[in-house]
Amino acid sequence: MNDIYDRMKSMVVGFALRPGDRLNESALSKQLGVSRTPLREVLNRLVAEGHVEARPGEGFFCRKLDAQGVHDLYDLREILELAAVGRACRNASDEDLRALENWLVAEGLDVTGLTVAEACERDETFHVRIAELSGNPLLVAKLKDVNEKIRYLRWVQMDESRLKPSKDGHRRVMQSLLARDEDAAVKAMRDHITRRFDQIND
Amino acid sequence: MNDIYDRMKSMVVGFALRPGDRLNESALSKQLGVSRTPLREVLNRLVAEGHVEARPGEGFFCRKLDAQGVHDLYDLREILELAAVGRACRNASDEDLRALENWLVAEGLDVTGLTVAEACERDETFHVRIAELSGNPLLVAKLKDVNEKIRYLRWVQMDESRLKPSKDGHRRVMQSLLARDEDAAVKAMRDHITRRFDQIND
DNA sequence: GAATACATATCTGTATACAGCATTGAATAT
DNA sequence: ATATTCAATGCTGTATACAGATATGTATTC
Repeated sequence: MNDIYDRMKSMVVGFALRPGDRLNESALSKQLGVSRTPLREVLNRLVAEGHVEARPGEGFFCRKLDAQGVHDLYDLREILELAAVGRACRNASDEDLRALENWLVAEGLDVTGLTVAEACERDETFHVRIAELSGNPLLVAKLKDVNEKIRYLRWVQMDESRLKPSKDGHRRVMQSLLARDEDAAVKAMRDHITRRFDQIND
Repeated sequence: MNDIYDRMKSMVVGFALRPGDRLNESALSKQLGVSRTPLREVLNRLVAEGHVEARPGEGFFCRKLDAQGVHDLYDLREILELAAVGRACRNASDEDLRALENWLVAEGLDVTGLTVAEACERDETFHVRIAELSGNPLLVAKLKDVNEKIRYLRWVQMDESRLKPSKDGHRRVMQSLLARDEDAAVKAMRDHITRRFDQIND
């Protein structure tokens, strides 16, 4: 059933099911090769996660987000990212920071030749790895959750902006982390995130 | 079924089901007067929310939290609360702030004669209302979620500390909000939250 | 032609049935 | 007495069945 969960989630996150769509349980269960019972259990998990909406008597619907909802998600993302980078600055071991820098130099910065989806994943990975250095697994989980809800939007945005600005942003964040300069790290991260969000609103 | 959800959740949150306990579906379904199907749907929602754990092949278990888990929850709570109070300072209308102050003076401060549970609820309400003034409903939802996971602990802690320190803490936060002094509000909230958490660790 | 009422079909929400796995307890061996 | 094997019970995970509600399409009326 975890299998069904993963497939359903990727369908929702990847917009294979469009926002607002009604989810036909019989059709989906046939498509996925299971009965409605485990499918509905999966759908209920997705409801609790905020990916799917359940209207009593009508069934399940793919969650629709308006401009306000998108803004709220980006706001929450900023909260989590800034908290994470600050904590990483305080709590990460020198070794972990070096490992992150090595990864960043080796495969995190240069995204030439990658598909948009791959470049987007690299970016997400860098941010998640910082969150992991915060020492708080809950923070990581919440950030991943937000990421899944805005992934498609970032995918679209990254396509338009040609992947340029993240390179410098990531470098600056990394340098502040290595210098253990918490204020600078938070500021660098805020600039980095804010710039990307402004681009979406253009 | 929302009914079953509420009842199950209150059982978990209120420790009627103890952490680590295996949940017997047949017994629970009889107790709640429904069949296993809707019960399992509810349990899957609680899994997604982090209240219940699902081990494949073994069933559902009440989530067990260790010292680290408690610390992580309080850390996340601080992140959300500080972000919320800062945003409330910037975004709340004068009218909303006055309404909150009126509520605080009328019934938020004086908890004499209340049960511990009631006093605990008043405290939670004050914090949630601030989060609501942030203008971000997602932030409110996440704070409520964390609250549910530490409610029982706060209940125990509040019992021991005799409800004293929150009074001044709330007043200070409220004054900073009214003065639109964001730094002071964040600082007041941090002191208020930190003091309470230190007490738990005694 | 538009709107309403009705009949049909489809879908949701829940109960039940069943196969397979996990756990428990007793019996046996060391 | 402790560890191990095995049988038997109980429980989970999934499929199916069914009742009630909802949506759809047709016929009828103004």
